[in-house]
Order: sequence, then structure tokens, then C-alpha cells
Amino acid sequence: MFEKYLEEVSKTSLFQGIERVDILAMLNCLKPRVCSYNRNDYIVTGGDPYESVGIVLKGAATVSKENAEGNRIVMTLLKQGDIFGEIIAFSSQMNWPATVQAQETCVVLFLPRGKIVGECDRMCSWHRTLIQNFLRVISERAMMLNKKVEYLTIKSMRGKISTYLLEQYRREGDVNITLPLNRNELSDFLNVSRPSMSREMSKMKDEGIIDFHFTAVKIRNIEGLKHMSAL
Amino acid sequence: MFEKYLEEVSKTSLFQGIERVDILAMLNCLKPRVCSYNRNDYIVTGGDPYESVGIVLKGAATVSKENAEGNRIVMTLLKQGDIFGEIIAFSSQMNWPATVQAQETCVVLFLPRGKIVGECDRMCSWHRTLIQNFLRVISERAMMLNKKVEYLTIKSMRGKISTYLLEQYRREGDVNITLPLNRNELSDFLNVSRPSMSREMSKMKDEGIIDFHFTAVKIRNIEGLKHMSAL
DNA sequence: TTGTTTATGTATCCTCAGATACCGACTTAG
DNA sequence: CTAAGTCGGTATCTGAGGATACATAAACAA
Repeated sequence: MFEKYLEEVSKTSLFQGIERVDILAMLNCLKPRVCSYNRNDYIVTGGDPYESVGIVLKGAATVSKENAEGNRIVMTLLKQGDIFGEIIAFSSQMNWPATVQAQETCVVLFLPRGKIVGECDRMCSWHRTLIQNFLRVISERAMMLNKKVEYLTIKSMRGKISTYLLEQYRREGDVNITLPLNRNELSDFLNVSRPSMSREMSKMKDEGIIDFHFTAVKIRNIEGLKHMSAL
Repeated sequence: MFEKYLEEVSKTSLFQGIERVDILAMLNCLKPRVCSYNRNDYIVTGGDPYESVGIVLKGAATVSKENAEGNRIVMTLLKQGDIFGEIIAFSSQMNWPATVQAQETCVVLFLPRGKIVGECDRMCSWHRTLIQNFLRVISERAMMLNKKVEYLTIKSMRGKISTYLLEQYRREGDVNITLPLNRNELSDFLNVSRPSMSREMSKMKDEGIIDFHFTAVKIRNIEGLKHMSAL
């Protein structure tokens, strides 16, 4: 029954490390609902009662939120294999805090919140694996959010850029960094305007702290950078 | 063996909704380590290998982080009953990202990460409850962080204040709001300076959008407020 | 090739909010 | 009672960074 979705489901972070056969058994036990949507269809609407975690099996969708004024603001893009609503599933929140809308033809699989920890009479062995995966996914999301908060809390332009570069440096272990984001994405991530960011980066280049050409950045003065990150 | 800690443990969010007798059984099965610390002792140090979730049974502690410069920045205060490191437990992170230091004489209980989902041969029934609680706690933390990100992402003073007031309004369902934070705490939460916030609030008072006296705030023009929250 | 689009750097202008200092109203300790 | 501390509002000054517009340069399509 769920064979045709097996390929996609197995790639999902939620089902990582679980054998294909087991996934199939799990799906048959969890009895998820699978729905198709056309471009611009609402997959879930903010305020709706929450009951399932969603998995995008096919297509792409946007997560957006309306502010009090009524303007819609896109918060994330969901691609094939992404999951949504996983944070809400186990919190006390009863309604969707955001709207998910199909950006193109979409197939979405819904895992009912109750079934996940639920009273599976056979207490199937892989329930534990699934729950562990849930814990991992949610924890990682929380870690990510935590890091984002750290960045957003930094007040100065320099501080943000320096902290970001130092983190990339630590990750790559080399003063020659290749940024994973272009200027637009980076300025967006740091929550600043692109020209302002460019301006500051150029200043830092003039001061001999860094050098760069597009996404290739070289740290010329690490101590200086560390100094700046405290601003 | 763990009787003397029972009182404190049962108040913890992790053990919420679990019977005293069961908690005792759980503790005997989980075999947590309990340690005491004096003022200023390091409970965990950033970079140390991570292995347990901590629960503050007695006393208070600070969570801090060092930036590249070497300055220590306090991130949170932990009080009796608070837990720490719960987000890390199930992520792939292998080390403590921050330092926890005793602010006064402290007693801390450590639940080994492995034991929580672990291979309890009897697969004790309350394992599931504990894991569910973990899921709830971590999800709620993620939701909280998500909200924090939303606030930090708002760029203008007005936007922050308006959004905050509207949220309080929604929560209380009344245009007469009693702020749960004083000015210092509020400006801190919104990540702005107190005088700037006061200045803007006064402007909004002049414009007839709100009225306030200390923590008592009255919304005079909701539509106006909603309008501002989009800035 | 040439035209078109997209990514990046740069200059100008000007506003918003941070820093700092100070005042007055209350509270608490002695 | 005075003295010291806390909390909130206000004034002034200043600068960091946003908005906008434009100039290259690269990428890509026709």
C-alpha cells in the first residue's frame, strides 16, 4: 500500500537509519494519510487544529505567517524530504502557528501525532527507533534555533560577520573559507541589509583583517577577527 | 537511596505527571549521579564531553559562554528545579557548548544520556512516560526559541513593542494589560536599550495609541498597533 | 555574438536607536 | 529621619547601518 512512497520516506531524517522493510511495516502500522495538492493549495492553514506531522514526499511548499496587519511573510521553503510541524507535535500547542502552501504540485504524508508515541498494542520494536529519531530531529532543530538566537543577539555588523567567519573557520580548520551562502543569503541570515554588509566587509578588507572574492574568503588576521567578534 | 531527592525531582518538568512511587523506581533504574558544588565551582565546562542531562536539585547556577575574545557572557540563570543540557542529549553534539557554574551551594543530579532511551531490559513501562516528557520539554524549548527568533528578527523599535503588546493582548483578551516584565527585563527581552524603548513608548502614548503607567498598559488603538507591528 | 538576468561592490543620504547623563518617585535599611 | 538603592522617564549627542540608486562583472539564453 505504501510501497510507492517508500523511496522518499526512507530519505527523510525521521526515518534515517531504519531498514526499508521496517519502514514499510511502520507505515502499515502508523497508517499515515497521504494527500496531493496543486500549486497554491493550502496544505495547512494557521489556526487550524493541529494533529499530524507532515512530510513533503514530492514538490515544494512555503511556510508563511501573517502578521497583525495581514501581510504574509514567508518563513521557510520546504523541499522534497523536509518535514514540518515536528516541533508542535509534542508541545502543548493545539493549533498550527503558521500556514503551509503548495508552491507546486505536492504530495504530503501526515503522521498522526497520537500514533507516534501511541498505544501500539504490539509495542512494535521500531517505535523506539522512531521516537529516538524524533528526539534527534527536534533536538537538532532546537540547537539550530539556539545558534540563530546567538547570531541575532549580536548587535554590531562587525560582530556578526566576525562571529560567522570564525565559525566557518573552526568548521573548516583553514583560514581559506568557502562560504556556503551568497551575499543575499548571508545578509538575510545575519538579519542585516546586503549593502551594509558589503560595506563593512570591504572595510575589513581595507584594514587587512580579511580578504575575499565572492564566496572565497581568507582570514588574514585571526586575532583581529576574534577581537571584533566581541563587539 | 534517592528518597531524599524525591521531593525536588518530582517538581521537575521532566518528571511531571509521574507518580512518586514510579519516580523512585525510575531513579533506582536510571542510577543518576548526584553531585554537590560550592559557590563558583564549575559544574560543567564548555568543551567537556557531554554525557548527561543535569537537574538542579538545590541552589542556583549560571550558564555562560565565552566568545572568541575570552569574555564570559551569562546566558541564563538556573534555579532549583531547572534542567540543563536537555537539548544536547539527543543531538549529535558531543561536547558541552557552554559552561555551567554554581552561583551558590548547589546539588545537581545527572541523568546519563544513554540510560534514558536505553536498553532497559525490562523496558519498564515508565520509560515511555519519561521519553514523552523529554519530547514535550524539548519541543517546548524549541517553540520558545522560535518565538524568540521572531522577536529578534523584527527590526524597528515600534515593531517590537507593538508585536509584544499585541501578544499580551491576545493572551489576556483585554486591552488592559499587566506586563509580566519590568522595563529592564522587557528591553532585554526585545534586545534593545531601555531609554530607547521608553522614548518610543512615550511617543506612542503621545500619539494616542497606547497609555501606560509602569507595568499597566492600555491599548487605545488596536488597529493602529497592528499597523505598527508590521514595521 | 548580443541581449538579458543575476550577483556583487560602492556612493549618498538620512533616520533610528544607542550611549550617557540626569531627574524625580519610591523603597528599604540604618 | 536621612541615606542609599532601584526603577522609570527624558534630553542631547552621535554614529551605525538602512534605503536607494547605480556600476560592474559574471552567467546565461537566444
